[in-house]
This record gives sequence, structure tokens and C-alpha cells, in this order.
Amino acid sequence: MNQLYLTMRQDIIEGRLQVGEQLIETTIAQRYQVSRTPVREALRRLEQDGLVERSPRGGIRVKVWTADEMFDLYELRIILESGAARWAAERKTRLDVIRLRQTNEEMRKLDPAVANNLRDVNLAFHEALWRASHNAPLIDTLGRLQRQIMRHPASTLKHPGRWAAIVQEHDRLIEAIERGDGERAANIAGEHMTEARDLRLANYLADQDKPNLA
Amino acid sequence: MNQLYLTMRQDIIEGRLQVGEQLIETTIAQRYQVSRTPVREALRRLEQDGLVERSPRGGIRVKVWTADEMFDLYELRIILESGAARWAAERKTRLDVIRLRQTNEEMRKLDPAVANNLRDVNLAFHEALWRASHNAPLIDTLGRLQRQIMRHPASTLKHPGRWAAIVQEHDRLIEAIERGDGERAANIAGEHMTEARDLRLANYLADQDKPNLA
DNA sequence: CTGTAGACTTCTGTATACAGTCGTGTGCCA
DNA sequence: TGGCACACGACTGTATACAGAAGTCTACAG
Repeated sequence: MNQLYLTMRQDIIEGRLQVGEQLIETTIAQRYQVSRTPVREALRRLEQDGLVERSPRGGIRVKVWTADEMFDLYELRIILESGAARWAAERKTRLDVIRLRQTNEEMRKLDPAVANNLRDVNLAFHEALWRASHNAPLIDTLGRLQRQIMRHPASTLKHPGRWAAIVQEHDRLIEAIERGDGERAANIAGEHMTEARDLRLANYLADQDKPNLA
Repeated sequence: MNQLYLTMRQDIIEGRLQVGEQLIETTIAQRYQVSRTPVREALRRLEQDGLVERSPRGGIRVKVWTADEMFDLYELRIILESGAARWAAERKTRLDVIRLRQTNEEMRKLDPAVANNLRDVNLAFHEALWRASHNAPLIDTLGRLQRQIMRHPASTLKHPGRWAAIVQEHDRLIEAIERGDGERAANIAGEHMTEARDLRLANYLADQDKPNLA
């Protein structure tokens, strides 16, 4: 919908708008060659996305996440992905299963050493999972969360052996969903996200000293 | 912050803006005696709150919830409240426990037959619980969800015996949290919300024929 | 040298005007 | 009489101008 909103969101996610940067409406307007009106709208939406925040002094800045906050985001995501998996097992359609399979097969074909779309295709799998839950507010919430988490480089996918492990876990998850075993699906999804959290946080803590990556 | 946003949100929650009503910017602007600019901002924020939605034709309407969607909202809330209770048990401070106790004692003192602030004080208890989880994204998400659910009259609190039962369940929940028993706290909270869901949906379905309440 | 007051600068909030798009209705032609 | 085209109207998206709040800097006085 809003072109500027999408552009700015991408610019934040991909780091072109620096963390902590003061976002002054007139400056942003000049930068993107539009007037203040669309800038305001974009900023409001980004604020509700949790990608920018108002400082007490009234200014708006690109949100800085501490390690603690990243941990909280992942904790939340763990229970939401578990829930999504459980409901997917209960509510899936045949089309949902096909979509999951197809996306995971795409993932299997990729060579993590050379592919540069690991994050996108992995996200596609999770979106397929969310969708299979057939719970709109849940899908919406997971999307929001994902955008906040995506603010950070997804280097964990390049860890040696990680990609293959992910594809295998996805296999097990699909199988549980197809069998309608909600409990097992929830467990697998929970463990899956817990591993992602631990890897990510190890990464994050290691990067704490390199300010430009944080 | 935004006065108009808050006013409109309240007007939607309390039914002064009718469900399904077409929200045309200029009309709203006249109605609230402001210009279109703040109206646009308020509408965008309400849209992200899920209180209004764009129809494919481009118009914005006050969102209509089907029984299925209400069910989904509650399903989501059940797992989030469970999560909040679990983390509260793990992360609570002494102040959190005091707050929970105090709010529940306030609830105990009320006579559900005559009090007209049942919803507010019950909400205060749950907010205290969320807060005790010390997980900001979770608190944020629960608040958003609550606003969507609040769109509907909370008549379930007036069911005979329901209020006393709620206070007792809260007692058990507080005790589990204080003991640090996350598993038990999560279970109690989950059951608590499940009961709320079932009562609410029974109510909701019974009201389906009375269009003005739906 | 330090504290306070006042003005200037800067930013956000709001109003309004203008442009573009989309749907609908009417009129004309086949 | 039916279909197509053109025009008008209504609504949203965008730009810009104006107002008000708040912070800062400087100057003057104690």
C-alpha cells in the first residue's frame, strides 16, 4: 500500500537507516523526495511495528534492541510458533501441506554456502506454517514479530550444518502436522525456535563490540 | 498521545461508531470538528490495531467480527496469557506480587450485581499479570489483543457466581506465581482464559440474532 | 563568574488546497 | 433496446502553509 512506508521499513531492516538515528520529519521528507505528510504516516506505522520509537524528548529514533529485548522477542516467538504448529496440525488443508512440502523442497535444493536468499525462503516456509494455522490474528502477530526480529542480520543460517538441520526439522514438523499430531508439532516447532534463539543470541552477544552491526 | 485516536478508539469500543460503518475521512473530520490530517493518522493507527479494516473497494469500515474470528482471538489470548503467567512466575519482583494481590483484593470487595467497573478492574488485574512477565513485546501484544476483544460487551462477568469464581482463580494464580511454579501458573491462566472464551462465545452466539449487539 | 530571562530557532501538530483515481450515471449511437 | 463512451462526482493521496510548543543560546544583571 504505502510505498514510502515499505521503503523505509526495508531501509531500517537492511540497515540503511542507522540504529539510533534521529528521524526528523523534514529531513526524511527531503531524503525521500516527498512531503512531510506521507513521512508522518510512515513513521506512525513504523512506530506501531516497533521498528522506531519516540524518545521522551519527543524525537523519533530507529529502535535499538538490547540483548534482553531480543531474548524477549524470541521467547514470544517460541510460544507463538508452537501455537501455530499445533493449530496447523488441527486445521490444515491438503493445500497447506503441499505448500509446506514444496517450500521445504526448495530449501533442500539450496546450497547455503552460495545462496543469498536463505532468509527469504526460510521465511516463506514459516509463513506457510502460520497460514496453515488458519488463525488470522496469530498470523498477523507473527508477521509483526518477524519484522522486528528481521532488523538484525540472519547470519545464523550460514552456520555450518545449520541449514541441513533446519530442513530436517521442517520435515519432521510437516510429518507431525500431516498426521494431525498437534502436541508433537508444537514441541518440534518450539525446539526449532529455541535453537534459533540460542544461535542468534550467541551471535548477537559476540557482535556487541562491533557497534555498526548491533 | 493522539487525542483523536484515543477518542475514536473509545467510540469504537463502546459502540458509538457502529460496526460496519463506512468511515469517510471528510465525514469523520466534520463529526469530530478537526481537519482530515489527524483523522488520517487516527484511522491508520486504528487499522493497525485491527479495529477498522480497509475493504477491497478502498473504503475503511469498523471491523465486524464473526464468531470464528472471536474464537481465534481467544485462542491466541489463551496461549499468550499462559505464557505471561509462566514468565511472571519466573521473573516476578516482590512489587509485582503486591500489585497482583492488591488488585485482586479490590475485585473481591466489589459486588458484581451493582458495580459498573467490573471490566476495568478485571483488566487491571490482567495488566498487572502481563507486567509481571517483564516481557515488553508480550505485554504490547496482549494489550493489542485486549483492545480487539474489548470491542464487545463484557456481560460474562455478570454471570451468577462468575465473579467469585474469577477472584478464586486469581488467588490460585497468584499463589503459583509467588511460589515460582511456572508450569502450574501457565495451566491456571490457560484454563481461566478458556472458561472466559467459552462463556463469551456462548453469549456471542446467543446474541447473533440481535444485530445491534453483535 | 554565575544565574536568569527573553528571543530565536527548530520541530511537531493541524488546516487546507490541489491532483489523481475510480466508480457511476447518463446520453448517444448502433 | 442495449452497449459503449465520456463526463462528472466523490474520495483518497500529497503538498504546503501556518500555529504552537519547547529547547537553546546569548546577554545582562547581580
